[in-house]
Amino acid sequence: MELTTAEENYLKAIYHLSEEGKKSVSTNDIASAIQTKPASVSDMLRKLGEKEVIQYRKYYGLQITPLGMRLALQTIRKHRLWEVFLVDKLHFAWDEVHEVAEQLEHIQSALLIERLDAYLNYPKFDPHGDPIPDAFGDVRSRPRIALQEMGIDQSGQIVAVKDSSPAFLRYLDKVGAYIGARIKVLDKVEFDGSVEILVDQKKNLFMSKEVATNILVLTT
Amino acid sequence: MELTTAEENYLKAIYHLSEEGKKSVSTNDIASAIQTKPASVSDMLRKLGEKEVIQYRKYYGLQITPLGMRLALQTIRKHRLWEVFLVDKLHFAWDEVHEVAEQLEHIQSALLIERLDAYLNYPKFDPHGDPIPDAFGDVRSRPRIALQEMGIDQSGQIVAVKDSSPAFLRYLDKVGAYIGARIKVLDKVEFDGSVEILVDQKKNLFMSKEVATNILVLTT
DNA sequence: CTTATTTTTTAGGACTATCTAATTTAATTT
DNA sequence: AAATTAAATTAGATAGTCCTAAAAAATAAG
Repeated sequence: MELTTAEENYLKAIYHLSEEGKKSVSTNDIASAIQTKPASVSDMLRKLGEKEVIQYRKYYGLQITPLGMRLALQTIRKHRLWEVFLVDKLHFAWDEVHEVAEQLEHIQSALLIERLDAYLNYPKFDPHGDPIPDAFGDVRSRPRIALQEMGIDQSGQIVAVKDSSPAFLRYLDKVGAYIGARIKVLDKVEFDGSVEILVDQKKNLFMSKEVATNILVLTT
Repeated sequence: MELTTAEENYLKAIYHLSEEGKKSVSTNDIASAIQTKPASVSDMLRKLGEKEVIQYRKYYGLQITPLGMRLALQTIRKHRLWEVFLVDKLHFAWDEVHEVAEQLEHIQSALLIERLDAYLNYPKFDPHGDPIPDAFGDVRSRPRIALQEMGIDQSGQIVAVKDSSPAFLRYLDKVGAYIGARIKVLDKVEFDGSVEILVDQKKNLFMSKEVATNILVLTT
């Protein structure tokens, strides 16, 4: 079963939205995710339903089928492998790769992806720290540790907080350490347990031990 | 000015046909070159004429414009660079690359091609021995003659093939007549046009006229 | 030099993917 | 519960690419 480029893009968007939002994915969400109009999405959902990559009941909602999941992960695998190639081999900056990888992910050749994977040494994560599904669509999820427990020079992505009090979240928002931020530990102070981190490769930030203990990081 | 994937394919075919055939390129030639119907070609020629990449007068003929030439060479440059990548880095056999390169050549990113070129060490020829145009569309072509046209005792180096079908490339691979091989013509049979050659100073090889016509040699 | 054949183009249809505008269904408010 | 608002879908167009069948133009043959 083959999907067109457009169908792959819709399916990928649906997969990402269901991973994040947890609850059901709306037509409008998809439309804004892939920069199109809700009418176009409705059209496509009907088609994806017919191809049985999603289960779709109009006005109600949708759900990815196991087949759709497999295909979405295949595309995501290709996208992330190409990102590794662009950054590791062609020395792209990590914020320059997305657009090109969006095109490369649609190249159809199983052999190409196998060889690319081998050439890159079977990477497990892309340059943004996101996991690369294997050829069977299995994704290895990583253990998350407190920022406080990271070592100097270790990098990762903020994925959750232990303390979700408004005061704490307001603080995080203020200093720019939002969920999803890429961070790197620059220094740790033994005396008080405070840490100095680099956020999104541009902003230096000091954090007390109390704060660092409440931030969960996905290490890369 | 941007071309669609289909437009790029037509333009590339037109370029190749005008290089080879010398005389004017016919609608039917294009149709069989890209496996489509003459009616579709007529449609596309009108469009390419409007975009001014060819000069087109119906029932009369066509000619590539300087703009069309530049764009065709850009696509060919991309195709051949990707072929080098697939063979040199991903260890594809030289008869496995064409189909994938056909897809990769349409990826749009000037930066990508610059970086790829540098990564591959600015190659001047692709794995089939065909010259890679530079970023400005300049091609350094070497004077080449068909093996069939060489005289007895003449020596040279195989640099390219006219027919790059997988079947032909596999045959060459099997008999050891790869791109770069040094050869010498030992004998020619008038009757059927077949030739006997010495490959790399050690292996004797008989070739039919059909094969010898499709092998291009840089004579020394 | 007229007829037959081949080549090329046009006409009209199908399919994909998109849009705007109108309609239908669901959700929210009062 | 009815009215209002929001979300989703359908209807109808457009653009790109391809097709088959028919018509037109150019070429070849007698």
